Amino acid sequence: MNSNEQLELLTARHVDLFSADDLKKKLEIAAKEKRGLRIKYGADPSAPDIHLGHVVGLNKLREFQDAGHTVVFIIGDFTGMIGDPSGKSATRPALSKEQVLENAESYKKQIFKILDPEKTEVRFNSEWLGEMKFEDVIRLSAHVTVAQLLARDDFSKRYADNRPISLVEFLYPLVQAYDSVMVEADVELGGTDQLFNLLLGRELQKIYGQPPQVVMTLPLIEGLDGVQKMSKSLNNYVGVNESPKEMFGKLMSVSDELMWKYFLYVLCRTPAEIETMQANVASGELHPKAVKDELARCVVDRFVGEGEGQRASEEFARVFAQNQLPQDMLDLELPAEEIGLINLVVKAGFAPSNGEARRLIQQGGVRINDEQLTDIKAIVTPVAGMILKVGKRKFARLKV
RNA sequence: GGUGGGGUACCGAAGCGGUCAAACGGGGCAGACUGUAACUCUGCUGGCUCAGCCUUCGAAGGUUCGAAUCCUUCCCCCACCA
Repeated sequence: MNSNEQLELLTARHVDLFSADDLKKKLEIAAKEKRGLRIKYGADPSAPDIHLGHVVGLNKLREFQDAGHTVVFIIGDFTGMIGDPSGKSATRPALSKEQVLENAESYKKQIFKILDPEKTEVRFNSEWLGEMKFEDVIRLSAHVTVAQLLARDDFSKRYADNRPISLVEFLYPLVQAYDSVMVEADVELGGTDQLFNLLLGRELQKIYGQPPQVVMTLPLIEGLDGVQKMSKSLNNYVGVNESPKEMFGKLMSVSDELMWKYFLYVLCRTPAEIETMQANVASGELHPKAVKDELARCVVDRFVGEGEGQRASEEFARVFAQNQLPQDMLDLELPAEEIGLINLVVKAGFAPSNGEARRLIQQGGVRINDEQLTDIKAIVTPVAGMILKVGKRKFARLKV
């Protein structure tokens, strides 16, 4: 693959690129010197579940790897241990060393479902940040002005609204930029929300006498709700480590509109194929549900294993289309004595409190052997094989 | 250091002596409709031995027949001025 072809492949599906020229030059130099570029990608160690949102970036990294480049995957353990007091609803907790290491291990397992371990360098930023003296930090800060930092969208808004901005938050972009210096990144990838931080990396590298990294931003995909970006804290994600059943179910509940985006960025189909499908759906030839099923199968195949998608699809059809019982469900062992329905629902773990169980029953969400029970005072005599169903997707088989 | 504004349920936000387990919105859950879509509609959304009771409105005390609401002390947050 020559550098022009590479450029074309590598710059597909991005949002912003600073700049295409720089990238082209870097690719040419790399080709001439027969070495790969160093592609940096930073990860926050506080949420160790890789989900489809991350996959967008990981896929791009993989493309770089396939073109012969090296990925420098940075785990922000140093910053993770300090935490993030930011105004975001949930204050990011400071993690212990053990948690960080544990999360890092879990990260590795997941990212190598996509990345090539041979061409990946995993680094912890505590490696260099932990060494810094306060003096070094001050010297580093001297390179950036408050006005520069206030230029970041989210800061300027908050500043204008008189909402707090912690000094730590001010420092984080700088830290991230410094990481680029330390690993001598040629290219850094990130979500569109990272644009500012990534660009600061360029500035800082120049100051440190390095050629500035190329910055590429990738889209943030919406989570299952279709509105907010996919994230663990909003619990609207599809994780690559989830069970096929969950993965499949979550994907099937996504809106039709959103499914195309997932298709495109999870790389299940080429843009051309997607367009064809879209046209066929528009003309009524193709049912959107079939498309979604294909998407869900593809994702499960990719992250769980070949053939698993098909199995998940069949299982899904059995349970939800044909209204049959799932293959495997929770086995609930009970003594053979009468038990209140409320109690039963709680025992099965389908409601956190009796009050919640009561509500579920009153609202018609509870069935035994497919018979809706709405009497909160109902008493059940457990019989082996009896099926308790709560809501649409919670099943348990009783054992006595 | 000074001044002012705050801390209410998962989140945002009303309430400012009884009618407050606390309006409203978001989120979540359940139901109807469906393709477990989306949209829409309806209901629920502190706990319990549930027509009753118990514990909640930053914390601890106090006033009162009665407090999320008043007083005292304390803790925490924010802005502005310096």
